[in-house]
Amino acid sequence: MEEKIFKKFLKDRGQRLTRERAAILRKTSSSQGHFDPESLYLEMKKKSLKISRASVYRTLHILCECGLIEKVKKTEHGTIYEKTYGQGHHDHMLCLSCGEVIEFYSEDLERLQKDLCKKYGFQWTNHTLEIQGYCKKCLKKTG
Amino acid sequence: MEEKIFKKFLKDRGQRLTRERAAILRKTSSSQGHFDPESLYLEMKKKSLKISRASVYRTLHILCECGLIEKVKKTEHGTIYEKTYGQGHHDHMLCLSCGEVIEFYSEDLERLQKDLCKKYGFQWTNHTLEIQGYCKKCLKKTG
DNA sequence: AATGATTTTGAGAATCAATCTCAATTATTA
DNA sequence: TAATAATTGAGATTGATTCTCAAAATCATT
Repeated sequence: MEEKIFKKFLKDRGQRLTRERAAILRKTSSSQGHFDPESLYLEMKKKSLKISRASVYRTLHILCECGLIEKVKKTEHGTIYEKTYGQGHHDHMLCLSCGEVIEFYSEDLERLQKDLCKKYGFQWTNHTLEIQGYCKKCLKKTG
Repeated sequence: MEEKIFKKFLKDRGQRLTRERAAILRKTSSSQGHFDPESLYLEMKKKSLKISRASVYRTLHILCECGLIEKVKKTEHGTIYEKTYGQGHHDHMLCLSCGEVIEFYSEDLERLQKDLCKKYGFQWTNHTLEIQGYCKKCLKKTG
């Protein structure tokens, strides 16, 4: 399904769905959660799919424009992406130590935001909430 | 006032309030809105305050730990900071039509987030919430 | 004020993610 | 199949940030 969308998107711009692009799309589609370009590149290499860093970066860029994935955030460890196709809305906690991203969703939080918008006469379309701090694992490590 | 806070913070860690650090603090304190390390460095140079990039970066790092400034966001063009001393915490609504930024604060929202962190074993340090949509004025215009 | 210990600075090197270059390769079209 | 156009990969480049380390500044003690 994603492949069909991607192919159409490319075609409309006179671009081609190559072996490499398809491979990257497959990888991102099958990913649960988040990924970054470098890890994705290394994983593909390990599975002896031959691909270059340049192609990974280039293709992720296109997938963003296409709307199948999204930049979540730029960190010291690189840019974090997530697939958006078929994913419900959620917010993020970001660990400042290891860069791990925790997804969460709270109905209360959503409702509260909508109430606040009403109060300000603001028509909500969407939002991004990111809580920064330290994850369980890192807290255990450093005490 | 900020200088007193900074000095105490440094002293408690066996560090010194040097000429360079004081100059950077003065610059960040007097800034309205946002700034980035490179611009700050260049501005100081233009005013013939001699300072190195290394010191700018190092000092901004310390000022963050001290809580006088905060990283707002990493972009392709570098990290954006803002001073936080004397600025209450707030979140933003961003109008997609006219670009207006509405600042707001909700105690309930803050509490709810802290509760969520507890639930995930996540140690909260801070957060950024941006609600995107359309402001009152723009809604009136376009109906 | 001199001594010695400690911290800080700056210039440039190093790092690291991301982008760019361009010749070779691959896919598409006529 | 030839001509045309898009894509790839290896490595060079960029740009922000961090690191190195000798020289300079600061502090505490006499």
